[in-house]
Amino acid sequence: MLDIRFIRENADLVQQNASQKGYDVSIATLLELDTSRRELQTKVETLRAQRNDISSQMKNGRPAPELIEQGRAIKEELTGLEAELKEVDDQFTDLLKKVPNMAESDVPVGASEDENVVVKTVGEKPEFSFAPRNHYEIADQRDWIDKERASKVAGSRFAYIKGDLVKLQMAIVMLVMNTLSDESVIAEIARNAGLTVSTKPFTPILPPLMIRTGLYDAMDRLEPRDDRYKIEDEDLWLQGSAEHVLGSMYADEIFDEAQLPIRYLGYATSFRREAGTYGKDMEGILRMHQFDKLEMESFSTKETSRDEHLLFVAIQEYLLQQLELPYQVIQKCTVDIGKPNARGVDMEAWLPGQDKFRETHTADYMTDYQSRRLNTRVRRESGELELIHTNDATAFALGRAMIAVIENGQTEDGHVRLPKAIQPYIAGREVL
RNA sequence: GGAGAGGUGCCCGAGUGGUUGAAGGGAACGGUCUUGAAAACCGUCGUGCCAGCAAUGGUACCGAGGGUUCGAAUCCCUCUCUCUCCGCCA
Repeated sequence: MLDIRFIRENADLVQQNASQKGYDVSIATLLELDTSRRELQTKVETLRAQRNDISSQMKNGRPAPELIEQGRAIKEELTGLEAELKEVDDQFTDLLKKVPNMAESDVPVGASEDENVVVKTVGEKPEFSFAPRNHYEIADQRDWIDKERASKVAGSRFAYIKGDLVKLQMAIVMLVMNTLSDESVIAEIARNAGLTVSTKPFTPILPPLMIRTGLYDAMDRLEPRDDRYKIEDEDLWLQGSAEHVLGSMYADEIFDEAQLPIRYLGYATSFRREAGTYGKDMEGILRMHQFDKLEMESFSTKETSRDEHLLFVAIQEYLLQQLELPYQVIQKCTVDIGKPNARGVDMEAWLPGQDKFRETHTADYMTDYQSRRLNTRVRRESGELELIHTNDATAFALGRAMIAVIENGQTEDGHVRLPKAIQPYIAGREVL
């Protein structure tokens, strides 16, 4: 959620930003509601002041009858006004929640994802002396993926992952865990990216996979609800990303500045209904209702959060390079970065089997948009309280990471050459 | 799932209808004292919102939401979380 004071002072900018991000909100209407809300609030508070004044005049439990009468009259008037205020305030809040975060000035303005900008392309696409196959053809041949039985048991977009593919996933998980919890690696990545940020390593974390409605909404990740799984009879949803359960974990808490940044590397199964994607990406495990993901999340001060975002992007590149995958870095345009984002970067790994780059990573820079509703704050060394900034970014979505490893490392006979960095985590094997 | 006990400020902890935003203690911060430190003593020490250039004023908040009352941290209802015991269970 944005700060209403910022909106009051920058109404035109906020309106323009909302339009550029593709959100149909009327800032003028919001400001009208804000005005009447404040007028009502003044009236209500004046009446309350009178009421408090009257009750403070009463002593020894023997209030004067005429004062009680006055109090009664104020109470009646208040009841109506308070209801009116609540009504206006609810409308105001609903509308305020719909206003997207301000995009940073370097975010390209664009009306569709076609206007995302390829910042750079890294790595050599592998050359094959045969027609490269897609990951599913290989996985099927190797008996690594069983979707038919998964479909019997759970429906479409589920899979049993089997055999060496499971070992590969675990190997990637351990590689990333070890890499990102090593301060010297973080320092190296930051240095190579020209960033002067904290070198604090990530703390591995296994979060709950469910989240309450209120916090999900405060994260600005509940909508569209059609894409979320609701737990029947509970005030709970299955999380769609570890970001949801990590970003919300310090709601209503106050950090000391010295604790920041706080960096977590979460490993969690994510759940998505993929509503509206029927028939899309049906082959293999590219788009599933359930997938495991390594996710970075951090809490930092407003001065360091943008570099934190850039560090996350640098880490993503580092990890892709560790897996020897060719990739593109995409700076997403206004319409594609997302409502709570100030900036958003995607990584797309090269998939020879599809002959195209496909999204494997996202880095989200949220500034204080999430923390305003989460009420996650930091006490600065000056003693001041302020909202913290949140960042999240994919370390690896394991399904897609394995797709990329399989397709890029494939051999003609259906084996997979493994990236060097992975080999120590999978019994030293060079080929799967 | 059953029974019970509780959720008060950074922490502990008092407070069962009327100047209680909240006693007391601790922590923290500032000061006095000291060569320095400790101790002792003095002082400061919540957050949101509204108004205001500001000083400041108003209002709300004692798990959440409703209700009773002239007046609620205190009474009632619902929900929620924590703890203890029993049951079940990886």
